[in-house]
Amino acid sequence: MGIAERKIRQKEEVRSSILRAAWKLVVQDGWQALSIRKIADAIEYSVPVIYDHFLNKEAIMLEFTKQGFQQLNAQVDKAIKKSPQPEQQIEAIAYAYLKFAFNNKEYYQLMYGLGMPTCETVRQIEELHSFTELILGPIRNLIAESKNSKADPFLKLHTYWSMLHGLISINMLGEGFNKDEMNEMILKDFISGFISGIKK
Amino acid sequence: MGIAERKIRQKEEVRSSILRAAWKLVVQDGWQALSIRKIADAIEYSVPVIYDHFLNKEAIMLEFTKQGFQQLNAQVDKAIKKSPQPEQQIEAIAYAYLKFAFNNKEYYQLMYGLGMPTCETVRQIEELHSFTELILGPIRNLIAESKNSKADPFLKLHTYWSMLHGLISINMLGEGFNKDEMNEMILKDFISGFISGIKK
DNA sequence: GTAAGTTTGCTAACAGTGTTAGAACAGTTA
DNA sequence: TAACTGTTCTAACACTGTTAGCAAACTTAC
Repeated sequence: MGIAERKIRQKEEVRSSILRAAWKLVVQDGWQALSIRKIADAIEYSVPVIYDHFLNKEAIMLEFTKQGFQQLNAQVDKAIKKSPQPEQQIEAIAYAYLKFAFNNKEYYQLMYGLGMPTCETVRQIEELHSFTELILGPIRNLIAESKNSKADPFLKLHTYWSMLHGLISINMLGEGFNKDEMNEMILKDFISGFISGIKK
Repeated sequence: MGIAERKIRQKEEVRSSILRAAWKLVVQDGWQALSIRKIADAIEYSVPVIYDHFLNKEAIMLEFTKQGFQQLNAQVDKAIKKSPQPEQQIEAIAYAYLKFAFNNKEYYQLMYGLGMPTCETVRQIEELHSFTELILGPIRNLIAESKNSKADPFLKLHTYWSMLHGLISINMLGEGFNKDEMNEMILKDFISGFISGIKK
């Protein structure tokens, strides 16, 4: 008898409607604003029904995190398959990765736990300005010293900052590993590449 | 009459005791666990008193964000002053920046809005594994092709990943700027540097 | 020294959050 | 029809940020 099957189908329907409703809310108002009650309202069920399908709110988010990585993987994979040469593959991956991040901000923020202070907040911190000025100094000087003096200091600042922040963020993500020497090496790599990129 | 002065002093004392208590709670249990009521308990005042000193919870966090950038700036400044050569300055800044981030995790997380999924969460995502494997492929191949084949693929992966994630994070921080061409250039810089670093 | 005014701090509430116990109802089976 | 199983709800608990309104204490003026 198909009763059991129908029940499973119905349950599956509710489950996916939860995810659909949650995603809609996230796209509308961001992760911070997502709540179980809002999801329940949207799917026209009472709150405890959601807990029949997911252990807790975190489990719902975890589901999306996995979805995000699956999509990212698919796009990176596609990029790799466009060429057999590793050099071109690496370039293509980078573009695919960036494209994914900017086209799927919600996913990317969840995947990497980016809480994202608002523009408002950022603008209130004048120390951030002095920070960028601080680092711009040496960069400007290095550019002035070099023959290839057409480099843009502001661009170089962003490159430098991205390097450092990326290294730290990725590290904090999977903390527990013993990576001190590795960080040291990566940093050396970064810096020497950065400096020689300016000196040319 | 010193009455007004005493009152100002007392008010200042309460204000700084709020910040002290808040910081203690953050170090103990992380940003997520910080609450106005816990602060009120710790300073042995009722909740509304806190709102006499700060507009809201965000204002307290903003205070710490500023503190964080002030400390970072101070340490970067110190690093710069150790040498007059831009090259060495840039290197010293990088080390100072990293040192600050790892020695002041709480500050850094707040400053860059890092929500930080727990290790637990990260380990549950097997897609992350396949993601790293995906990218390791081309990197391994490029290393194999190159003469300088003693490069560590895992290290190179981390370098690559940090580059990309850093670029994205810094971008998402101050969104609103029109930086598409800049990102393009930074990325080109990164990739060419990365590849030639492996090919050597 | 008493009366008026100001400041300070409190209780108690509002509106929201995640989560769960327990009752009520429906659908299925014997 | 009666018993059982599973689904779904109401209502609560323990939190969260935030604020209105009252009461007590302290300061000032008469």
